Amino acid sequence: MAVSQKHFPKRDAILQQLRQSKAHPSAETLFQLLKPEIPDLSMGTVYRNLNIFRQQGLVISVATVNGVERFDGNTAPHVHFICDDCGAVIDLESMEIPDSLPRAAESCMGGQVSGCNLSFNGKCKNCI
Amino acid sequence: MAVSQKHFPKRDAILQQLRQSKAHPSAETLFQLLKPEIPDLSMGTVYRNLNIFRQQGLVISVATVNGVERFDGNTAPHVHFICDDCGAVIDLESMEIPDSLPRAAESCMGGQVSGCNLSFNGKCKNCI
DNA sequence: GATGTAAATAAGAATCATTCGCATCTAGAA
DNA sequence: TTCTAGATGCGAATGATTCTTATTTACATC
Repeated sequence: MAVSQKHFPKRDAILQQLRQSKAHPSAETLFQLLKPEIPDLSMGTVYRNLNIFRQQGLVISVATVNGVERFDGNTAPHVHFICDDCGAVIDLESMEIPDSLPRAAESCMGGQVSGCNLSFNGKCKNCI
Repeated sequence: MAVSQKHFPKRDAILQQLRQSKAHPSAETLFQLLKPEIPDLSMGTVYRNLNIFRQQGLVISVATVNGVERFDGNTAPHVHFICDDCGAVIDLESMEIPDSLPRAAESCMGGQVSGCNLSFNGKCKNCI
């Protein structure tokens, strides 16, 4: 029940929209997607709640593409491809991140590793 | 000769400073580092030349930390650690990125992979 | 049902990084 | 010398994100 309560309808809608989306939307994109459903939604609410989600570990920041931060509701470590042309952020679902990597990193730099980000960039199928 | 010519003294200084630095500086940090040496340097020149370097593949953008882009003069693929507390960006020099990864990614999404970014985040030694 | 409190929100102002526009300067070619 | 292309400084413009403030909402207590 921690995630969804009746009386944060906007907060819940933002998280739900983010989880539904495969496109790793920006704050602005989320806002546009939700606007029809929630006409009185404001950008401040989107940003504020994204920061809350990030803090709670419900959401990760995947990348910032052309100066715009992109979010992902799938917090399991997974691999991304970012198209330099069109800015698409795509999951590479069939690629795995070996569990050994974070542990190796930790022993390498002597701190606490809490997250791992593996991404490729180049041109996507549509932009070649 | 492509890289260093006598008469782009500021451009050359920016690239040299970036290559010397292990700290993955931001545009602002580069500006501050170079200011004593080049009192009439301007931020516009730093940004302009960083974009030129990036276009020429002389420099990569490692990450954006707290909304600020961080650069690296080492364009060979290598692994980074980003401290969530202090924002430090650290090379994990002893970790390797297997050559197989970019090729696997390419065959996975059917585009052209030109770059690869593997980074970890968490707390660095000093911030634990 | 009335009231208090704490958190959520909308709206817009403010901030900060980055880019742009333009006038000036400089190196080298003609 | 004169001309041209490109580099630069400066300040304004832009755009993403955060902050401020007044308002609203949900719930607890009376």
